[in-house]
Amino acid sequence: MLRTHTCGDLRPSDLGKEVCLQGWVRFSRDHGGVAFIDLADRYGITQVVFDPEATKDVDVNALGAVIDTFSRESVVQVNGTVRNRVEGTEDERNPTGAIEVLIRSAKLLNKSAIPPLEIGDQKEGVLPGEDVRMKYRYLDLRRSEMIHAMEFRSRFLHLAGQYLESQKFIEIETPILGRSTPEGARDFIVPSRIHPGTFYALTQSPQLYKQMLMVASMDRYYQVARCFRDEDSRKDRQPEFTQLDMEMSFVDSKDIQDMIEGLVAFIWKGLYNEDLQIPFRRLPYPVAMEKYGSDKPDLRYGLELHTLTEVVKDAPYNIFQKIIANGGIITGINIKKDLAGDKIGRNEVDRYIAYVKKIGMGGLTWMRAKDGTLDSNIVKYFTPEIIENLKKEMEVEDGDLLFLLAGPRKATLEGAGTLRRKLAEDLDLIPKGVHDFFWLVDCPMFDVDPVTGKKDAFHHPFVLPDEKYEEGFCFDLCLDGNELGSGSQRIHDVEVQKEVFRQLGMSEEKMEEDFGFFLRALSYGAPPHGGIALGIDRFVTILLGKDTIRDVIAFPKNKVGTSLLDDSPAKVDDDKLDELQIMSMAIDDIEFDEEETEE
RNA sequence: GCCCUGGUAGUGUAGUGGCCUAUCAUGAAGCCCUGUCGAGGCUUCGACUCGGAUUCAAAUUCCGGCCAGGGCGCCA
Repeated sequence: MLRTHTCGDLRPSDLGKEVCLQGWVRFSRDHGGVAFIDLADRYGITQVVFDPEATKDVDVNALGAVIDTFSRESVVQVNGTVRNRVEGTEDERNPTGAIEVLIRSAKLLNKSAIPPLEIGDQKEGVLPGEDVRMKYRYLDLRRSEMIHAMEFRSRFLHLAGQYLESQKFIEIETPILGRSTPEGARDFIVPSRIHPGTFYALTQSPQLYKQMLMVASMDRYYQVARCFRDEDSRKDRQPEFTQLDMEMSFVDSKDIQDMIEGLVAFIWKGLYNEDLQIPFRRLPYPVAMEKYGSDKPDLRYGLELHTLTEVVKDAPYNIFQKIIANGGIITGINIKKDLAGDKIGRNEVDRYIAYVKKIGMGGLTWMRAKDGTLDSNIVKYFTPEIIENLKKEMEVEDGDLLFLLAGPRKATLEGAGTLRRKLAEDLDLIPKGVHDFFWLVDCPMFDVDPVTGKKDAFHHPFVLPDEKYEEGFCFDLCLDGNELGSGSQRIHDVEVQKEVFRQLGMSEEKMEEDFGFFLRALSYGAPPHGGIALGIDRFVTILLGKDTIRDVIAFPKNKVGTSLLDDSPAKVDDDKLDELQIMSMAIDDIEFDEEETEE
């Protein structure tokens, strides 16, 4: 290897060494006689200097001519001597900033085209738009911020593997080409050449495989698993994503949670050298909905919801009466005076009223606490007793601003949760650099459509239900208002599994067709088991304080599932389609035929 | 499928009907400069997403398309 050091290595202790560096030309500064180049690689930046006065023993004209070819972002090699910088010109921001390399010989390894973006650490707002960054992702990834994200992610996964191996987990790779299943997300479909007309599906998660690994006595399994779902993207959702997938035999929910807490604490220690507080809090699902209007609330700030249905139920206020009569609820948020509740003016209140209407709420009732009582257009419907109870329930003091929402239970709680989040953002209540884990527990087994009565699995259909098939033994790991992963005890009794399928409205035939292989597996001594999968992209995104999952994925897709880098998805040659016996019915492809027939 | 926001030199921007032959920065090309570090100085180059409409006049207003982002639906 020609390279003796990376661009982040050299220190004053290396003074006088003959070194060879290879890297990219980040910035160069030619002073006419002496010229400086910031040579960069993944590890750092080292200043290399062309100094003709100091290198009279070499052919400086020839050397200068080579250095003239060192355009921005070209890869070059320099050989030279480590020396101190001129006194007073050291750069303390850079770990290599006390030294420089005096160039004695240099070589252009490969010229760079003129880069479409600037790669040096960006000043605020100078970063190009995301489409440019994606098209030239390999250049975007040269930025130290992206390098750091990739290194951090790598360290995260390495620590996870290290811990799980120490706990007797074995890593097993499950198939990516699997069977399309009826429920859940839309599948990405892969045509089979050998069996025309049949298709694999890219696995949405290794769920069934890992459960069958438990049947296979593997006892403890993990995998850094790529998962695929053909649904629309969001800033925290990509068509392909990575889960740290785990499954354990002979465990209950607490065993799984303990394991994850140990894992996360180990990773934390490795990443930050800090002891993470475990165990995490448990928050029952009904409480989460009631107090925060979300199944993954951010617990780092207050603004809790207060259910006020009981308090105001006797007030002769038509809107509330009607809603309560229909089984609806009234819930409220107290924006305390010291959270700037008294600084939200009438105009801003109107903006919040418009906001809640935009998110599908009927409206927003508001009142201000003033002179020991409440001030609002609906207070006239409230008896002194109701006002007192309301103040007590919401812990009201003068200067507080109260927002009330009313309507059907679930929608109103969720709407209030959305409003809570919006208020926290607007009032800047979300602390930075602070993280808060908790377990969401006590989830229902099914979501029941209030109109049709049709059941959907709340979590997924393999969760072990209680005897009444009402609650499931499942739990979500949540962090700062995000769901990091879902875990559960699984069904190991084939009859229970069939009953869950039945309750979901699946016929015996469909059950056999889609899940026969799995039911058969359960029937051969499936052990009690359970597991969890953590969304790595989201986890790393949150820890790095990034805005989008795309910033921790090397080559992400955009909003509409295309890769701006390689322009996938793309058409394939007709002979490939012929071989698969597939014909495109896309409108563009059909129009071609119509033109022919018109002639 | 739907809603919202945006699209000006390679990149980031200014620009609210005529003052636009379009601002500034950065970049690129060339020249000057021996201690800079996102070096500096001088010169030059380079752009209104596309189509239609309104108007004497459109980067600017309106309609539609395309592209990008945020959200709803969807994501068991």
